[in-house]
Amino acid sequence: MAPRTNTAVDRIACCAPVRTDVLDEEQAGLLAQSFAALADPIRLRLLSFITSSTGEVCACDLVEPSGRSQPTVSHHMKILVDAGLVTREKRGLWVWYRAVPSRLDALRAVLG
Amino acid sequence: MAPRTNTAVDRIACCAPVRTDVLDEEQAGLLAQSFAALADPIRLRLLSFITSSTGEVCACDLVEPSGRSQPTVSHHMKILVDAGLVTREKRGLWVWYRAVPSRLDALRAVLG
DNA sequence: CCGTCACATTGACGGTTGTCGATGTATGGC
DNA sequence: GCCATACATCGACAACCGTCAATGTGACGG
Repeated sequence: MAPRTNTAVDRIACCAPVRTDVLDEEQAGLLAQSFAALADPIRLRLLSFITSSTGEVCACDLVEPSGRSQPTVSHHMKILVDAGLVTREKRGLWVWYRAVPSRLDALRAVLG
Repeated sequence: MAPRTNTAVDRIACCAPVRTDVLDEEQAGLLAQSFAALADPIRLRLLSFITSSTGEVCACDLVEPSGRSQPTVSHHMKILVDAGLVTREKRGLWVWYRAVPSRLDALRAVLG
């Protein structure tokens, strides 16, 4: 039931499409997944916490300032890591996180 | 039950916080809402469709290439408008959308 | 008016997400 | 070996999200 197909007449009546090309579905899916990782206030704060540090941050210093439980923080960090925005490194008992600037750059590029 | 408070001893044992400051909860909430608007492949394609056009795009030209129903597209466009990423203007029977570069700039700024 | 067109809103549905308590896993000290 | 610590995973729950068919709204044109 497409109400309007793109006949020449219709286009004159309404719009001039001008489609220089657009994100394909695959790109859009990947990018959407990355943006979804940023679509939560807690994750934004966790990431900001890491990017505003010098280099790396220990997981043990993320729980208390985030105001969430340890499993919840672990869950959110996994989402950031899976999105490629952050790396995870275990050293001894502790886990250290680092931002991945190249991935943040990639997202910035899409917005401009 | 915070397992580790930030005593000096603990910090030596584990981490060196270095908290130059971080997003507050209010900022994080607003930004998260904006990123959430980008966290869907269809909305990314709709936005890309608008930004890659010259100026404005008619709603009637968004339904068919998105592959979704008219109500679904209307729903997604409302989310983009509510997030401030796009403006909506009704002229006669048709609705025209425009990107809001300043908002996109603001999001870019957070990522870098 | 009355019909038609472009778009918005509603209602309902299955699927996903954020959250926490409980439990599992791996590391290091004794 | 055994225990404590740091973090991950599981299970369950409510809340939210994307989707479409059906219906509503408001703007023309005759």
